[in-house]
Amino acid sequence: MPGNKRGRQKVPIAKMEKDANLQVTFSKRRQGLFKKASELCTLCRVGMGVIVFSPGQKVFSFGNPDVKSVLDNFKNHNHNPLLYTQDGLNPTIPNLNSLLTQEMAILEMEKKRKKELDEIKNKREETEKWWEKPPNQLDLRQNTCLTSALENLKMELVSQRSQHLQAIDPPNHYGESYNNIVGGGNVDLFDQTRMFDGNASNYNPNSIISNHGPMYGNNDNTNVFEALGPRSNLNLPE
Amino acid sequence: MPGNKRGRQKVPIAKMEKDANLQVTFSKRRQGLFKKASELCTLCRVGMGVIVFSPGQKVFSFGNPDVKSVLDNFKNHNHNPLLYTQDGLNPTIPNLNSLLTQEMAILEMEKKRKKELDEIKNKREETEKWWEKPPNQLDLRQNTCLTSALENLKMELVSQRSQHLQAIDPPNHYGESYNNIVGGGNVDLFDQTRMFDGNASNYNPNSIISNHGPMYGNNDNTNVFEALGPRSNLNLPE
DNA sequence: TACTCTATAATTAGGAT
DNA sequence: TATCCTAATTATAGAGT
Repeated sequence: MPGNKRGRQKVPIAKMEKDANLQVTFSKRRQGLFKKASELCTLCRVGMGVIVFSPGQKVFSFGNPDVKSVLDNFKNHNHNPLLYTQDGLNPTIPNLNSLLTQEMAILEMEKKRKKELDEIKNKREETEKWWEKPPNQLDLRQNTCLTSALENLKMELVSQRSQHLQAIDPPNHYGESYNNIVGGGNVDLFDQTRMFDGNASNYNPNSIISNHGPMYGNNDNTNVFEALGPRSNLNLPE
Repeated sequence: MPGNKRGRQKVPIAKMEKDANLQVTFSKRRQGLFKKASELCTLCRVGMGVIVFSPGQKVFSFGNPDVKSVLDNFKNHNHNPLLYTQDGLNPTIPNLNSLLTQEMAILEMEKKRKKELDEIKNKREETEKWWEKPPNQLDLRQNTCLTSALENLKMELVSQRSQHLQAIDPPNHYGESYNNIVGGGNVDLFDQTRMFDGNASNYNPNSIISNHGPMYGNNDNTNVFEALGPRSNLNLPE
């Protein structure tokens, strides 16, 4: 045991010249690599596969959970030749057509994704709209605006009702019918499935339409709730 | 930049618990693994392939000369991929634990996916609810129900308005104010696969690639729209 | 070929940015 | 999220067994 203990020496990452050391180095580093791979699998619970051909053309492999399932998974994931060229060194354009198709597919998916995100964002924004608050949480201006909107809605409903009733009864039945309805005391009118349950994050604002058309417009597509949003042209008390 | 520089800490090789660091650790160690792989390739001139699935199910891979040829080679060498295991020499049954963990992860993701789809479905169903249609598309029964609901809502709003106005004016202003209002109202997924095709000597890490109370109740949480849904206990004309 | 030993090179956890 | 930074942990070259 000579006193010459040099310890680890720096080694240039280039092809090793001495074949004698090569085998040793390969063995050591292969072990190290597999250990690293194993640690990564354990720490992060990910699947992976490693395949190594030794200088002597033996095959060593590591797999979590096993090489086969990793390879199967890889095939499934690998729909996009754009990212995986044949030789990996000289990326070639496989086929312009399929390339474009793939790009389009990716774009399409990204659009979809963006749409989803926008919807989520809108959801959040809509939960903050004042007209969706309980009446006793509205200020005077908001109450006024909403009251007015509801009144207008009611007028349209009454008008529609009138048309319905005219079809089956003399016109003079209208008032009576209306009063019956209003006086009918249908107190608990609420459908629990579509409302706040106290947990704002569960609230689905899409159950309430919030596009705003002109209240008195003749647009047949006017949604019954379209008047409920704040109007910039309102002349209301502040 | 406190003097508190703890430096590297020892980390037990075990599943990281819901750690925000997991992603970081994965990224760092994945890079390290690929670098080691690259070095081994360079030093010993051997072919190898590494495929890693990230926690987010992305795919990262390294190949020398490229993944495809490694896989082809592997198939030729290996007519029964199942037999190649961790050390490539001693076929063992893949780790049951990690196998189960992966199955669980997949299950979890499928559950999530189902949830998302259900939400989308619900959204669609809700947009088809009749009370969101334009008034002229409602039938008599629906019109009646909605009219009643709106009337109730209006009453609550009026009540709230009354409280607002009492705070600033004599009570007799209520009617006037209300009339003014009514008259004045205008009123994917795409999995991004990354890959490092290794020209081993040139490893480049960047190349990888109300509750409801009754309508007139005093529940402070009553939402203004809570009365708009259909009720099964309504006694309305059919 | 695969160990051990040792000194040192290399990796990387945690923190800050 | 992806860096950079630091310090401590790990990996490993070289030599011997």
